[in-house]
Amino acid sequence: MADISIEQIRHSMAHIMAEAVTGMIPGTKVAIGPSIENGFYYDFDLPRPLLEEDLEEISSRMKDIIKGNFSFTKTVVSRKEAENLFSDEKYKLELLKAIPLNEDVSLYTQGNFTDLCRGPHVESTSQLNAGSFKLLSIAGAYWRGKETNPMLTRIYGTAWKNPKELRLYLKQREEMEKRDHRKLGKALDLYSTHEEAGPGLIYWHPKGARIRLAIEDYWRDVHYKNGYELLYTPHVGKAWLWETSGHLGFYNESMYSPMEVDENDYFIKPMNCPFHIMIYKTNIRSYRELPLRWAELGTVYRYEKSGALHGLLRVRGFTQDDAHIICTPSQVEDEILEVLRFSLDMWKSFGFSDVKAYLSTRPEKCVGSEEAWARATSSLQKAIEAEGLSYETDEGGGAFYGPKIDLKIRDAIGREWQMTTVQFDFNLPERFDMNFVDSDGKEKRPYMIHRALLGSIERFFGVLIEHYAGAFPVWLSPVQVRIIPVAEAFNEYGENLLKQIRQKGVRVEIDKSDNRMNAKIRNAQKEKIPYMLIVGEKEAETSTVSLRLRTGEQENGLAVGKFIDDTLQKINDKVLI
RNA sequence: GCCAAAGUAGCUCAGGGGUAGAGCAACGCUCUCGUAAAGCGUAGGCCGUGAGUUCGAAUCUCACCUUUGGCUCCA
Repeated sequence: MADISIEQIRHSMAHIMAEAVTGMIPGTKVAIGPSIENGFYYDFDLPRPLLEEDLEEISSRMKDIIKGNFSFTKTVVSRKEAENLFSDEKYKLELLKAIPLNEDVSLYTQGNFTDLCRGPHVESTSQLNAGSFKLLSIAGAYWRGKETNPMLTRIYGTAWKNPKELRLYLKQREEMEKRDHRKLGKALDLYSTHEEAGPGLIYWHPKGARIRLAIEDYWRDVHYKNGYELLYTPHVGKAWLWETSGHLGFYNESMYSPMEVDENDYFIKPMNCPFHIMIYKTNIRSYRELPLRWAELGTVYRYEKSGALHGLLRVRGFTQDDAHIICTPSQVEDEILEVLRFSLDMWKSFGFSDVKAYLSTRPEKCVGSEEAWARATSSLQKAIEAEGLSYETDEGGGAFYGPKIDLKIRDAIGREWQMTTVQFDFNLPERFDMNFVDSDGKEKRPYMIHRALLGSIERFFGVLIEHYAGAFPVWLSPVQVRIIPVAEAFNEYGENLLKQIRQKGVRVEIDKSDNRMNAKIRNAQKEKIPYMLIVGEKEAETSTVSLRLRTGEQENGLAVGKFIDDTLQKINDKVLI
């Protein structure tokens, strides 16, 4: 028996599900059903809506089919035969037409179900395990992924080699649910959204704001240290600005409707770049002042379809950690290298060290000379290679205005998130007629690079919550220290401590509730506060604290001064705890 | 925007054509406590919004809003 791949198992499961569904609901038309990461799906055109309860019956029918020991048989047929066979299946006919003429048309049959399919499959359902799959959800999906096509009903399932692997996967899903930033955001009182006040708009609560401030303070600090200047620009701009930039032409769908001021249309900004360019153009620029590196935590608003909104990860108003680098062509290579190095450095500080690059190159329709594209693309590639990053190239995947690098970071449970983007722009310098005077006295066009390292503060915050499961490193924790007097009598000593520690700039609180100490500890644990200071008679008498970490470790009889010094050191070193 | 499901107290959830339920949180009182929940009590809701069916709607129907899972799109 040949080795069975997990893809074969999943793909075969999809066929079995299709057999179950077509057997259960007459009149069902089948579309496509591939294996995917972790499982499979199949798209159906159903005569009636599918209910959650239906999944149970489909599931049990699938189990019966698997236990029936049916073999998967492949037959190669002529196009004519296939057309006759699928005369009732319009989606299959469409797929059939798409098969290149020099390729065989093959069918796979198991039990009562025959599908147009390239394969491969398992040899028999006996090679599958009825206990190693689970149907997960029902979803709508456009036929062939096109918005204008009819919507089909998709059933997602997960399938594995054996029940143990299935259990492991389901457990991992539970872990993901526990880390869900929307749950933790509420439980830890970090942020909220409000349907009455507008969906997709984020309200940062005091604790969320503490974290954001810690991120932003660090961000500003390292930007200055890396040779950037910081800008502040307006939130709205007149139509002229967006006409000139071209956004009203190619980005209109994502922009909010204009507001009228003194008979002029003003648009709320979906991007910061035109504003930075306005500043650039306040002066004649010499080659001597380039490169300019201008950064801004710029809040932008973009219209997102209602169904696309998702917690902090997909919102309608967000703050980009944006910057524009304006430089001469000869400076490009160094600049890109620096941006990449800077970015990796920043990711490391936040606890992400697994980073992968994606290079997108020149598409068919684009602006800018071929030479400029080549130069830009090669500088991107060189930078990736110099940093030793593994990367993939998306040929022709760049925007019309320039090539780009995107960085994806891997989180604590192995998921990839697209965050950093470094993009060339050959469009805006033209449109805004940006110039600099070169050493030969002639006016020349500068290169412009957009870059966002964290991407957006909101999305980054969401990823950060999930990465740390809410237990942030000390330097980011909204409350770094919670003082827990064992009884009311020691509140005063606790208050003294509070003042001393707060004085040093540490985020500290005292729990003066009439809870017992155990309950106070429990509450602090649930809030994932890194340091708990338990203080009672012993500590008050000796000017010490009993330190409890959220990991459960403890160190008793610690001198107050030493605790403060150690804590400051840990905050400074950005250690986890 | 599209397909499907959901919305009940601050939070997590039960109930379901005939006076609205629990736990936690909040508030009050008692206890003054040593490393993950002390005890008792009080208050809290137009059952997402609007219309309809009905003697009567949180419950049934429709529309809308929002959320969730997808599709499309993307920082």
